[in-house]
Amino acid sequence: MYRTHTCGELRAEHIGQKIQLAGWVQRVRDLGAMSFIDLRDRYGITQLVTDEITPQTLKKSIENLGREFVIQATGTVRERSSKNKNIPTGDIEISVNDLRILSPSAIPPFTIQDDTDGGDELRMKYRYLDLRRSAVRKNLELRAQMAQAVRTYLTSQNFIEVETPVLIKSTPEGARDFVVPSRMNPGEFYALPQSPQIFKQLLMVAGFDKYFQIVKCFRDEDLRADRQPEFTQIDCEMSFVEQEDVLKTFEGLTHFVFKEVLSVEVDNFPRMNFSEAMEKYGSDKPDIRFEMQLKELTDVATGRGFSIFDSAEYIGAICARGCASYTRKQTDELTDWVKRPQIGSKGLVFVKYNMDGTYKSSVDKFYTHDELNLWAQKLQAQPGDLILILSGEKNQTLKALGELRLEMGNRLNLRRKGTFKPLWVVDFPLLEWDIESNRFFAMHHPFTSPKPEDIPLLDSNPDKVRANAYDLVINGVEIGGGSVRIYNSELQAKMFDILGFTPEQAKAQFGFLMNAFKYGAPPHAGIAFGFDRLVSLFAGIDSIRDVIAFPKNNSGRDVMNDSPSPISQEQLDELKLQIRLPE
RNA sequence: GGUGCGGUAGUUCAGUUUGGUUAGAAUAUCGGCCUGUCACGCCGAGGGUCGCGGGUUCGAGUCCCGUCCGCACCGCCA
Repeated sequence: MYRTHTCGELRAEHIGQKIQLAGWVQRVRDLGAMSFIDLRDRYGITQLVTDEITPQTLKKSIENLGREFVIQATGTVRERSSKNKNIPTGDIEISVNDLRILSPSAIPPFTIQDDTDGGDELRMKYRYLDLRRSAVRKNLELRAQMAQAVRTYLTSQNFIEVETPVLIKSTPEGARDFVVPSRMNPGEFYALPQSPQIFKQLLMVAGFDKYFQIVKCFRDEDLRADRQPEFTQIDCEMSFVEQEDVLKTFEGLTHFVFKEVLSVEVDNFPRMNFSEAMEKYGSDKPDIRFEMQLKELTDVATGRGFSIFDSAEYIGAICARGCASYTRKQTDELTDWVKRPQIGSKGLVFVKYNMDGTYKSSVDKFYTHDELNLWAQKLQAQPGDLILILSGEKNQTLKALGELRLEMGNRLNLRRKGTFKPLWVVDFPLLEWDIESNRFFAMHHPFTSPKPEDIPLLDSNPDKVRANAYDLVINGVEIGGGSVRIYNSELQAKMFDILGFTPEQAKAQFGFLMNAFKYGAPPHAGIAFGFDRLVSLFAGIDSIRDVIAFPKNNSGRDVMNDSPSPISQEQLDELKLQIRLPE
C-alpha cells in the first residue's frame, strides 16, 4: 500500500491518527533544526514536518529532497501550532517518522506553481509538468465535470450515445480533410471526420431517433486561439422534430450544464435572425452582454458635401457612453485601430456630444449643430457620449463597426466575465456565392433544409433563400450550430444541383445517403456544440488550449513529441507512397 | 498566402529608441546560517552562442538584409 489518504483530505478530526501519504514534493522549507515539506497530489497539499523528535537518519534523507521528487511518508497527524487559513489542510500537519523516495526528479524547467515562471511554449513542451499545476488541472476537472453533466442530461432525455467511425470517406465540401492512406488499398485514402454529419443522419434513418456523441472532429485549416486541428463536439441529432424542438432541447441542456457545474441560472435564450444580427451588431455572433447597437446614418449624412460619406454605400455608427472626454491621442488611437489591415477601414469620423449640449466633430465644417443633433438622436446619445462613425461598402463597414463595438466594449469593461448571455441566431442564408469558384456554397452544409416558404426562390433567387439553420452564441462566442435537414431525396438532389454537383458526382460522394433516404427517412434535425469552446467559456479563458490536455501549437505541431514527423521509407513502401516535396 | 508583436541566464523579463568599459533584475539552482515556516528569512556562489546566417562600422544585444521559431489576427474554418 502506498497511501492511506490523499494530500487533500486530512483535517483536525484526523489528529492523532497514524497515516501514510504519497505525492510530489512541492517545496522544502528548511529552518535548521526543523523543516517543512509541502506534499502535493491532485487533491491538495499537506504539510510534513520534522523536528527534534525526528530521527537523525530521516533528517539526512530530507536534505536530499528536491522539487518534484515523488515520496511516500508515514507519520502522525497533529495540530499545527501556527495554522494556515489558505489551504483546506491548514489546521494539521504530519509529524514524519518514515520517508521513502519513490522517484527522484530532475530540476524542473519551470516552477510547478499557480504563478509559474514558465512561458507558453515551454509549458507545452513539458505539458505533463504543466498539468501538475492546479490552474491547468482545474480546467481539465471542469471539462470532465461538464462532459458528465452533458451525458446525464441527454441520457435523461432518452438520447443514446453511439460511436461513429473515425476513418471515413473524404468529401471536398467544407474544410480541408486530414487524410489517412490505406495500406490494403494502395493509392486510396480515408479522411478523418470534420463532423459525424452523414453518419448521424443515417442513424436517424436507422431509427435511433435521439442520438448524441462527445466526439473528436478534425479540420485541416489554420489555427487560432479558439481553433485546434482536432477538437471535440457534442454532436446531436433528433428525428420527428422541428427547429423549435431542437432549440428547446438544447436550451435545456445549456441551462442544465450551467446550473450543475457553475450554479448559474441561464433561462433567457432570445432569438435573433441573421440579418438583424448583421444590421444591429455587425456580426453573426453578437455579444449581447452590452447594447451599443449599430445605427445607420446613410440617409441623414449624405448630400452635405462631405465626399467620403457622399460616395459611401453605407454609413453607420455606434455610441460609446461617457467617452466624449476622449483626448486627441485616444481618438487617434481608435482611428489607427480601425485602419489596421484586419479591420480595413479608411478612417474614423467621431462626434463628441459635450456635457454642455454642444457637438465637436471631425467633420464640423460639413454639418450643422442640428444635423449632428439628428445623428445623436438616432443613436440615442446623451451629453458626454462619443459617436464613432464608419462608412464604405455595406457588409465590410457593418463588420468593421461590429469589431469596433467589441473593442469599445472591452475598453469600457462591458464584457464582464461571469455574466453569460446566450442567444440563438436563426434564419441564416442557405447559400453563399463564392467569387473565386463562381458558384454557390452551402453556408452551413449541403444537407441543410431551406425554409419551406423560400423553396420557390431556389430557382429564381438562390441567394435570398433562408435556411432552417441556427447557431447558439454565448457572449459573442459561437458555441454551436445546426439545422433542420433535408430528408427528401428529390430536394437533396436539387440542392446538389444548385451547388454545382453533376448527378454523377453527387452519387459518387453522397450516393449512400441519398440511397438511404429512399427507404423511409424520418424528418430530422440536429446540432453540434463546440465542447472546447464551451469549457473555455465556463473557465473564463479566451484560448481553448488550456482546456485541452495535449493541444497543438499555432502551426499545428505538438511540441512535446515533435509531431508531425517524417515516416520511414519502409512505411512509405508499404503504403505505396512516394514523397515529392516542391522546391 | 498576408499583417503585427516577440526571441537576451534553467525560467520570466529589462537593456535596442540615441551603437561604446565587465550585458542586469527577479526567480530557479548550489553552498552556509536559522525551532513554526507556508512566496520562509539572512549571507554567499555559479550560471549568457543576446534565435541563426550575412552585412554596415574602429566597434553591433542595439542599425540593415535574409532566415528559423513562438504568439495574436486577416484570408481560410460546409
